Amino acid sequence: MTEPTQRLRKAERHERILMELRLRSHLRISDLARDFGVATETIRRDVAELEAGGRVAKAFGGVTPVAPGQRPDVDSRSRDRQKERAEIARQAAALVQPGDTIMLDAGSTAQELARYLSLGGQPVTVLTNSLNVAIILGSSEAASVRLCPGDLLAREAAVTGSETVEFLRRFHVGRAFIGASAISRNGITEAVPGFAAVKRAMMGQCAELVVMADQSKIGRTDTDLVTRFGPGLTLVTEAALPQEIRRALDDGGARVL
Amino acid sequence: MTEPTQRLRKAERHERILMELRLRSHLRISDLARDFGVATETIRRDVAELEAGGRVAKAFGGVTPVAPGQRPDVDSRSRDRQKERAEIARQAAALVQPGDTIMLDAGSTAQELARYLSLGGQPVTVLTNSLNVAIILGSSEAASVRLCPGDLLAREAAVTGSETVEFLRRFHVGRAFIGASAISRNGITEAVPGFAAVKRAMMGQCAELVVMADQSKIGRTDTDLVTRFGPGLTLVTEAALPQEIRRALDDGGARVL
DNA sequence: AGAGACATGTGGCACTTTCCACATTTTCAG
DNA sequence: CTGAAAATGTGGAAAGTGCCACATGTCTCT
Repeated sequence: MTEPTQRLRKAERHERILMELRLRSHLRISDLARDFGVATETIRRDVAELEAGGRVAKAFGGVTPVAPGQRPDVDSRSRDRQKERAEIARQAAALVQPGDTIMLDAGSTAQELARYLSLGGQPVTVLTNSLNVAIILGSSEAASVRLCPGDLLAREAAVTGSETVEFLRRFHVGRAFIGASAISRNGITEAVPGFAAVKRAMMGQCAELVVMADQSKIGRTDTDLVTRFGPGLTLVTEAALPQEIRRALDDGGARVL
Repeated sequence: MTEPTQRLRKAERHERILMELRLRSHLRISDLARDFGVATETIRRDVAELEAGGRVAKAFGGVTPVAPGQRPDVDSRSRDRQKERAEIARQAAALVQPGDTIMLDAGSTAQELARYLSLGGQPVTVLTNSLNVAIILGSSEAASVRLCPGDLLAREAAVTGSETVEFLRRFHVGRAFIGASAISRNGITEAVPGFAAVKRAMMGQCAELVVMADQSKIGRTDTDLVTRFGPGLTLVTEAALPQEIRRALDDGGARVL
């Protein structure tokens, strides 16, 4: 066994660091070393590993989260994607009118949109199942956030399950914004168990479903089908679409930005 | 006019720092100085002012956003309290049996309890209205978390409102653990608007209400009454209680740890 | 039990940051 | 225009941090 045999100590420290980071946004290496009763070099090495995995960011003298409430996409490409996501989120944000009530699901693109709305001081009411979206929008004075109930999916910092779906059904909004984990000519599909049901629930309670997807999501298919293309669906993307997907969208009466 | 006439430069820097912090979670003072074309001392002073206003937190070499749900306890005693809270949380955690389902409200002591349960790998199901508690317990494999719906109170990183209360009423648990913001002979009172209702709701749905309070909460009274002392109430505290509160507890049939 | 891989501690040096006192510049009221 | 207050810059000592090489410790597999 090369890897599965975990040294408890180390993994435990890593977990704790990540955990504390959710609450404190900056941990000092010297403090961590004191708390854990280890040398600063050890913590420094921990941080270096976590950083290599894209899970935290180093700061002089300490550690901080990659970005306030941002998912670690792990691989280095996430940086390029960051720009694309930002652009998509910018376009999606333009669809939001002051005073609107919207639904927003979980995912990095949704968080990016939340960030735009928050920075823009947009007065909106947001229904979401994402803790990160909630926290991001919470920093805006103008936004009010209503959080869905449900079972916590820690990896995604979001809630899912029947409670979430049932809750969403009690509302109706003009637009729902969701991220997609995969888009093919068959429609929108989702990889995270439970998310498809939430996305479908949001779709069912809005006049227009805005799907945000960057290039990396296009042409792929995941396990759970969210929806096929149809009227009332708007796809926001930054990339040119392959012929067959483009046609599938047109045939279904969907809109593309 | 002594104050209203702001030097643009300064206010502008402050704004930009706050703005950037929403995206980056850590800004280095030396970088900011270079970007703004000012001396590091100037930025240092900016940061000091922002920190005094509770708008950011200093880090060695930089600035980070203040974590949501973190009261501006500001004064140095909060660190000592940390130890007391940990001790209280440890005692409260001892009440939790493997497999239990509990309710847990929002607040620093509740977070501390969550941390204990998480680190202990305790297999529990937790119902909570606190995002931080959810996130902390989310890092534990053994715990499962059910989050309440409701309106987000960003400062506390928690949800409140009728939706939260209504949701809680659908469950029943053996023990509910809540923090108290003030305890006097009149009972438990709460300062944060909306929290009292949530605490009451939790109280109504459990066999035993466990109230956690450190010394600083004792002898104070806040605006909203949560409950008077009665049977089925257990107070966990690290400090000796004043005579009159002690008697009020005994008279009501409450237990003290 | 022993070799070896991995984790952690130690010490030193270069570099960065902090803090403070004081000089200098900018701004504003009268 | 001028003086005072506020804002900013400067310089240097003390402290904190990063990084490197190497020593020590710890666990695993054979």
